[in-house]
Amino acid sequence: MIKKQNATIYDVANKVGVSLATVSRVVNGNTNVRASTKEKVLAAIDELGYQPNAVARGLASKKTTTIGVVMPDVTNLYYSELTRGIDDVANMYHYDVLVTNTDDDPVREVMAINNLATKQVDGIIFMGNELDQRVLKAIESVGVPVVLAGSVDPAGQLPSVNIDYVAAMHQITSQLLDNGHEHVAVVLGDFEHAINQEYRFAGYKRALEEHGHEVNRDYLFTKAHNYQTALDVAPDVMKSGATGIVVYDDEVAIGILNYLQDHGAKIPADFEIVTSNDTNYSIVSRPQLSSIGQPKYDIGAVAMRMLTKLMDNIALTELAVTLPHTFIERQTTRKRQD
Amino acid sequence: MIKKQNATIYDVANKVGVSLATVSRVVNGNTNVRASTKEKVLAAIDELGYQPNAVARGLASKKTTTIGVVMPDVTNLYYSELTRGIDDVANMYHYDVLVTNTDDDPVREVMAINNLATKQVDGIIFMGNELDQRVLKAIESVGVPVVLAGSVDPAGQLPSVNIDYVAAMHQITSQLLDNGHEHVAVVLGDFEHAINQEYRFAGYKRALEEHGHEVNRDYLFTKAHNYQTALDVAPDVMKSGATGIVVYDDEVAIGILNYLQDHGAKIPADFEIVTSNDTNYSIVSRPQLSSIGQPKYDIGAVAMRMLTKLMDNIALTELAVTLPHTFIERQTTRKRQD
DNA sequence: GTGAAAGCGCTAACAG
DNA sequence: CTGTTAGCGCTTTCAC
Repeated sequence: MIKKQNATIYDVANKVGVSLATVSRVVNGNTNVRASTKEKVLAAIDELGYQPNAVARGLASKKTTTIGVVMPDVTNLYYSELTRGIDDVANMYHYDVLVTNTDDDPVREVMAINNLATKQVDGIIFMGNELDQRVLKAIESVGVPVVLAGSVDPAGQLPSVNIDYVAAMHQITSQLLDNGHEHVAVVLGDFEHAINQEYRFAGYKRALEEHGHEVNRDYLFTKAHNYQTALDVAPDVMKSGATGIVVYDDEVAIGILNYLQDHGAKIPADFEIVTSNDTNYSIVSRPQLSSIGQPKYDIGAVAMRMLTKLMDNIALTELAVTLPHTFIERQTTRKRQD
Repeated sequence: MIKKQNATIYDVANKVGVSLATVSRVVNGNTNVRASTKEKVLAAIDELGYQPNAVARGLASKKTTTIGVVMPDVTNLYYSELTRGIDDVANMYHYDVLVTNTDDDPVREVMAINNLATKQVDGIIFMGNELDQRVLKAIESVGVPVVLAGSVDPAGQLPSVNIDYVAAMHQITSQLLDNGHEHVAVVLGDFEHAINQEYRFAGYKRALEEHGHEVNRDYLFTKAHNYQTALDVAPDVMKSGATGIVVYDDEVAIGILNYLQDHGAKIPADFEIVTSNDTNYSIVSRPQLSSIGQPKYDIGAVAMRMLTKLMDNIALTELAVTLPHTFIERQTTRKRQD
């Protein structure tokens, strides 16, 4: 690996016998260059293997063509699928992506945002289970556009892309209730988080009320956030008396499904289960998990597209975008008639 | 979001009444600054909310404290776990991480590497199933250190971190053979790729030969690379007559496992299956997949650590690092006596 | 259509 | 211990 001295714009200007400005113009596609000189410049660029230095360019133009992605964890299938959508459209618009894992820790989220500001990113996509006040403050003062992907701002002030969590939860809970279950349990993440309490639980609650059921906290479980902790919580949901279960996360859902089956339950005969993220987990499980269908890739893609607009100072027609969700009937629910 | 004009090093120098150089010194922890002036500078920095501009710093110092990660796909659990290891030690050493997905396409890999060079990254971690000649050339001419993570360089010229694929494959094949299977099938990725043919298949082959079996290509399957394609290949492996199966990828393994069970096979009574990556898939499946144990997080972490050394111009004690693997006996193999 | 010149915000000798 | 002086490599007015 020889540290070759890269050619600079100066070198090509010299070689052709024009000024830096002219070279810069052809590199940036400025039309005010005579065709013949453009040719010569291009030839010299090719010959010298000249590659513009993006750092110098960033300093001079105050645009780095780099965006930051702040996410809980790359190894989480839900977030990694969003990230794939982000990355693909970022590349489409010639942006590079700086990724930071935060493990949902507000302190690290704030650090990540500030660090990204330091690196002069042109914009940020934020993903996280909760918009902590400190994070909100960091976002407001970061100086570049930020859009939320698969993450909710209860105040509705920030650009965001999500599905309608209330409606989705309402729908699957209703379906279970329609099937005659006396008790439908709900498994959520941290109940302090708005997305769980104000959105998901709200949808669940409304479905219960519409069906004339009382909301009983005995059927609310909020301590499971991955496969292992799902296994810990599963015995309690099994013993709760519930026969229908709606779950906010696929890893948690497959944990509960496996536990129930390992302990003799027949699915969906004894329990019906619906999960929420439609990741690969819901397909590889046996039986396959019925799920809310979320356009995860699109959520990321649309969020990134919105960010490009914001970075180009073009107004958003919609601040909080809601993408349509579906219900994917697989094998942990009984066949529906309708 | 008010685009606040950030304070520059010049502003704080002015406020305190010292030169840029002094401010730069305290920011960079240079000790040659009187304690009292350091205090004053720090106070001014705090008051102005000064944050060094990393782009300007990068241009002046020729170090961006940013590295690039070139990977097939973030949504692949194997690679995302490596990436998590990379990211954690990168942060530890104050590097940011630019991530690019390539879908294992050499053309995109080359583009990614060149683009990263343009962005003046200080180093690159490369992950991919195959080191294409074009990619190799790009790596050699990129001008910054590159280390391979979970990716093999048959020529042994590039720094890399892997497990011993030959030994691992030899081990699991041998175990199956020891259990008395007449025919052990092997499911690999693209056979044109060295990692499959020269490493994994070589280990499989050696095990067969040591056990006095002939190598028969009827038991070699190379068309499965994800869950869906695994389902496509599964009927053939079921009909092949093999009763032991070694698989190079967990998503593929769970696909085959599910297919076999869905078609009446008892696992591990009728078939024993061993997979290779020990991702979450091997834990959530029923029965749980026995697997080679790979220190995935560590492969990424060690690769990144090596990269930091290279970037600091400190020599590597070992070019091609081999991390230990294990065998994790779960439920798709019969209990072993030893 | 092209060039000259002034930075972008910072680091890094080099003096003193 | 501190200041001066050059740049880093490029974009961007502003003239011509």
